[in-house]
Amino acid sequence: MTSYIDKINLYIKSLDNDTLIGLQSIASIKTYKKGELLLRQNEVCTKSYLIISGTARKYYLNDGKEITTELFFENDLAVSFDSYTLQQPSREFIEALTAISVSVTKYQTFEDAKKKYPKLITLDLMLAEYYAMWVEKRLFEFHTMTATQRYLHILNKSPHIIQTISLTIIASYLGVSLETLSRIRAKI
Amino acid sequence: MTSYIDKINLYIKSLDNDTLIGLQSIASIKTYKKGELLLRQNEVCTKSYLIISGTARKYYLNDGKEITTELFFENDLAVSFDSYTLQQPSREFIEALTAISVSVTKYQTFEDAKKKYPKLITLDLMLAEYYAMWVEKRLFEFHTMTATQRYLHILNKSPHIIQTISLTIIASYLGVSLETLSRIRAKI
DNA sequence: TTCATTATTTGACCTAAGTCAAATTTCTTG
DNA sequence: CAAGAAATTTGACTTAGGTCAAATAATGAA
Repeated sequence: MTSYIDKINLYIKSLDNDTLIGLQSIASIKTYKKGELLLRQNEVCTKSYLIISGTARKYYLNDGKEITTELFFENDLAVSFDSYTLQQPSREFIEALTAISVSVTKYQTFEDAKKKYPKLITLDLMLAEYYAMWVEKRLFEFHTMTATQRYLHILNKSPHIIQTISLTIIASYLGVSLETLSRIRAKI
Repeated sequence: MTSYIDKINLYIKSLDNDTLIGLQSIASIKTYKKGELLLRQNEVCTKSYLIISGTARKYYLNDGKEITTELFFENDLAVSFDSYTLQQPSREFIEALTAISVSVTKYQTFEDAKKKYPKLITLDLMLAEYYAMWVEKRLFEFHTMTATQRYLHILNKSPHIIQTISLTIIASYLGVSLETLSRIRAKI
């Protein structure tokens, strides 16, 4: 499934110049400071953010507790998927975890660009497919692995997460309490 | 989000005759008996199945136990998403829970049709978006609701599930043991 | 109908992970 | 550097839900 990213990148590279320039022309660079919110709960996610540098996360509040649903690193595309797709209020926040630089594209501008450059529809399709598979995998991992296994899995597959991100956030991303994560780490 | 199905149906209705006929011409009707498998683990999901009548489910085995990941009713599109998208072996099975009638379309034939009728790419995109949002919602429910809440939720939103499907399958769909589901029901 | 098979419920006990509270450790910032 | 704040760990206890086993109930084929 990781190789699907390669396929997407290949597809982007294969685009004609016209489409590529069209795609670039609708994006603009922005920076956010650590702690800044790119999207707030109840706001409509009207923009997508391609992370150029730094890290960010997506989270929501469940009776006062933050549940991190996704972590974003270089080259990741940060959006609240359903809010973006339906252009309806988001239940999620998007927050810069470090100072970040992003390439911002407005929803409506991208929709218009798809009409002008139909090859972008296929790109959009590939991105949606990738996200669907990613969420499916996450659900699968929650069903089949214990908290310890999920931690070890992340430690293996994405050591950069453990190194750069606070345990509070990692715990909420793993779906365990901070204390449980601490005990898992002590045990290993 | 349910309304997204309406949006998809509206889009289908808005298609030009040529595209519509193209779409129909690549599908064929098939029937399966109760208990028959439309897809087995380790097979590549090379077909999509639009349920015309009857019910089906998608599941995988986790150390000997069946975990139901999706239930299919009339008008649902049954595929193992990642296997279909990547054309790689599936970890999931698709099984007819009753006698069913389905409209079958081959992956490759649909891919070819997308080239000939580009509006089908947008349809494919909408279906992928819908599935991504559906999985996201499911993950969200697992994180924020107790087993009892999930049961009540299904009872509310999809009473037909409770009426037609065995508790063993419902339990595995809710992510609880059969015994726990039985106790939840006794309590209510 | 009846017997057997399958589905569901109930009981007793166990376990992973949560909660609340307090103790440490690690960062920050004046 | 020191003091306060934030992050992490540790302890004691609780709980939702799991497991294994046995008891009922429901279904279906002869």
